[in-house]
Amino acid sequence: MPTLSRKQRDMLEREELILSTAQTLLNQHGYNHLTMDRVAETVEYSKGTIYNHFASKEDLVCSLCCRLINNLIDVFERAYQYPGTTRERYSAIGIGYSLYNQLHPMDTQNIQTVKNNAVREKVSEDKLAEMESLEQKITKITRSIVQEAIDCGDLNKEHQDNVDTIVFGCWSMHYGALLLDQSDIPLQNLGFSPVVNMLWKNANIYLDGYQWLPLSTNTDSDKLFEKISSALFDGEIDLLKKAV
Amino acid sequence: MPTLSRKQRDMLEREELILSTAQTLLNQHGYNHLTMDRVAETVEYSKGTIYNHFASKEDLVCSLCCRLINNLIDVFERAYQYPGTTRERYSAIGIGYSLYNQLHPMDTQNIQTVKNNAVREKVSEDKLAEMESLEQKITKITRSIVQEAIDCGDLNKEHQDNVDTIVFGCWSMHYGALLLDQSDIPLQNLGFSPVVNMLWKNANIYLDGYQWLPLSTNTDSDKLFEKISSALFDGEIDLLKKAV
DNA sequence: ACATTTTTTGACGTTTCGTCATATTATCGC
DNA sequence: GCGATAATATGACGAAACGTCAAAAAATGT
Repeated sequence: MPTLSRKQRDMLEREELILSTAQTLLNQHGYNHLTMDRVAETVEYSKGTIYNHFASKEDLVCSLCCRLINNLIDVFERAYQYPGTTRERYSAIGIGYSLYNQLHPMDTQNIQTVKNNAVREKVSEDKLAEMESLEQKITKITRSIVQEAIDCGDLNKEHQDNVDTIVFGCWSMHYGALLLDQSDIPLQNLGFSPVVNMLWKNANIYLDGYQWLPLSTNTDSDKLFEKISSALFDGEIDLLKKAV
Repeated sequence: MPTLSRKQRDMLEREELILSTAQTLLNQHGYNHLTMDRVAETVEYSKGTIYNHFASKEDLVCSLCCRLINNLIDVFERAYQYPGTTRERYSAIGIGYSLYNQLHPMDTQNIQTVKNNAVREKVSEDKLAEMESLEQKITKITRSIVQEAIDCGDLNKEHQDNVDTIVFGCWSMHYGALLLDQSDIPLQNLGFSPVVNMLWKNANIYLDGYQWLPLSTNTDSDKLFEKISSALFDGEIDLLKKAV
């Protein structure tokens, strides 16, 4: 016996329909051309009904963002489960993030859009709280790998006070790199070679700096990238190859 | 004898008036409440005249962004001139960037806004080209310090192929960190301590990873932060203290 | 079968962008 | 100085999009 009435189930189903429709429109035409009228027309409900589900256009987009963060949480959890060293598992998170970003560039733009204050301003308190709690979930996964590294000696105990700093360091480096990659800035014109490779190299250098064992200088890091991505993200890699 | 006619000078003067007015309005009320009508009203010209100077609202905001990048170039050039080791000079850039960000948080939000594709879409080709050329100027400054480090032996010659990667690494780390700091994400709730400190620490670890001499492990890096910021950015520091 | 509550609808008011015909001002030859 | 012509400024206007709300439709209960 379901805990939700038929009505509530219908409601959820329609919410899902609206969300996936909005996602499609957003991916196809971008934020500017995503209009509530168009969403309403496409799902064949009136605008008023859409507004019964989402307080504003920004709220709708933020909801998409929450779905997206849930996808990322899946990726992060898979990386967490990887049967390797703590360093490999932490790296797996970065790889997963990079791959997800390449596979769903529009999702990353979407996040960027919602992080922007002009948009954020119009999102309801509830949605913001929902997103924050999802982000906390992600932080928790990454932090616990760092903690395990300290506990098992892969990372020196002296870094116990730096757990947050390490997590933040990797987060900001990845976030910044992939945002730059996504933001139409012609990085090649500025002289940069493909971003994911540089990011992988830099992330390794950074973790080497914290002396997180085993060091990338003692490892074939190109091979490790291959190994991790095929072990965890085979599906994603296939999709990527098809896209090219 | 001026190379510009009186008319052209008037034009430039008014453009400056529009820009500084728009900047004020933007800082006071945010992107959503910056309207072309309000700008026109405030500068006491008609909207049509504003549109003679800027092709769209986005173009206007992008122009503000260009002014802002010019400010950053000033900061970067001051750091470039710092009479210290290459490592110190490179660090000085990061410090200057952090300080500028703290002193002008709205400017950073502004950049973030313009980097967003939904906004970027509506900026004229010319303005985008202008911004790109300014960004190239910044890249050039940072890259040349890295190159000097290699030339003088502070950075091993084996990194000659990684100059871009190093520049990109620092850029993305700083960009990501300061964006996260600015984007209303409650970092404290997520467990993070103040951002600039973590960023300084992470940037040092990262550069240590590249074995850029002198290593931060052989230096009192807190003292170095003090030293550089008071030598180069005394004015900014004063303003910051006053703001608190 | 009818009354009442819930949900849906889309026309409407509002805001803001960007345009363009018209008005105003400046320039220039005489 | 003056009239003709070119350059510039103006703000009323049309269009697009958001979000609302009174009225219509559907669902529920008696």
